[in-house]
Amino acid sequence: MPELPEVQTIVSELNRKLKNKTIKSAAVNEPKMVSLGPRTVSNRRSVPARDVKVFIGLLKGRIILSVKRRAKLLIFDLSGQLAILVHLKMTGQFIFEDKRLRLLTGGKYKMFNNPGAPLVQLPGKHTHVVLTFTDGSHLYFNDIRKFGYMKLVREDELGSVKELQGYGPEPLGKKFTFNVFQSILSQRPKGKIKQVLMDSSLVAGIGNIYSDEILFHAKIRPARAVAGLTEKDIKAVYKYIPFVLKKAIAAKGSSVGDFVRSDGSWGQMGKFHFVYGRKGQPCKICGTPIETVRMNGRTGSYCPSCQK
DNA sequence: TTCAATGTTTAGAC
DNA sequence: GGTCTAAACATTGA
Repeated sequence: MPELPEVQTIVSELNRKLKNKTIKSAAVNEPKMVSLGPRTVSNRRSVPARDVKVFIGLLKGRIILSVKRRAKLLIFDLSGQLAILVHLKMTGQFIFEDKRLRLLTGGKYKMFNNPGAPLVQLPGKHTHVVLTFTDGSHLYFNDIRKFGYMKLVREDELGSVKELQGYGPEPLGKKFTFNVFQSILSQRPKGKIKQVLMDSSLVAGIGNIYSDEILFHAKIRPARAVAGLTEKDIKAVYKYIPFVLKKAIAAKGSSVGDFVRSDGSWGQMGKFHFVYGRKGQPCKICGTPIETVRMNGRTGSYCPSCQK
């Protein structure tokens, strides 16, 4: 899954393809991947068949007005005061297909295609929801690990639905000023800087990859405690958050080669990684082998020479 | 066979 | 409440 830059890329692509399309029908192959209303997504094992029926029934005939993003959550704005919230988690993926092209976004590309390889039949083994539009095109929602979900809500529930609450500011938004960042950090003085950056209730949308990359640029090790950072350190982190995220969006994300256009082109950001996924490989700046540190079940990668 | 993987949530310990 | 850890969710692939 995608972090903020990948989700943003997916949102842009889907918006282009899906805007003003009318849903002719919806099919749900895995009931636990869909839910309704303000209820939480925990305990999704037993989604009543009735809910699935309602989900399908409500989608029929809706027009997709736009696709938006909050943190790593996608929001499909539909006609009839409805919206679909979609979280892709680690391996969620959308594939849009019409007569002319197939567009893959997110997830693990190996699931379906390598560039240049013949297209695989859809829906596939891991296709959980299919939207069919009146023009004959399709949107497939795939997820190998099934951590993701689609949740149909009324527009008036958007303000109260649990999934949209408790997010910190968007790191590319106007409200994310240096003062705001400082006060966020002051809430977690004992926290490790990488974990604070990845905490979506503090700053929205930064995950494992980009927290590593941001801290590399800022020359700060991931496990450093917030309280031990100087003002200069904090300024560097603040500076490189938008720097790294914007660069990744410009490269169309694809942190781990998970984005393929119909022509087989790839998101390019993976080429620009300095530390993520480069354990043991030489630092691109100084040649020192990249090391890792385990924190809360996540791996942080850093250069022991460049980062202090 | 064992481990780690782009994320989030929850439970338990101190 | 703060903070930290592990586990759960499920599958793949190295």
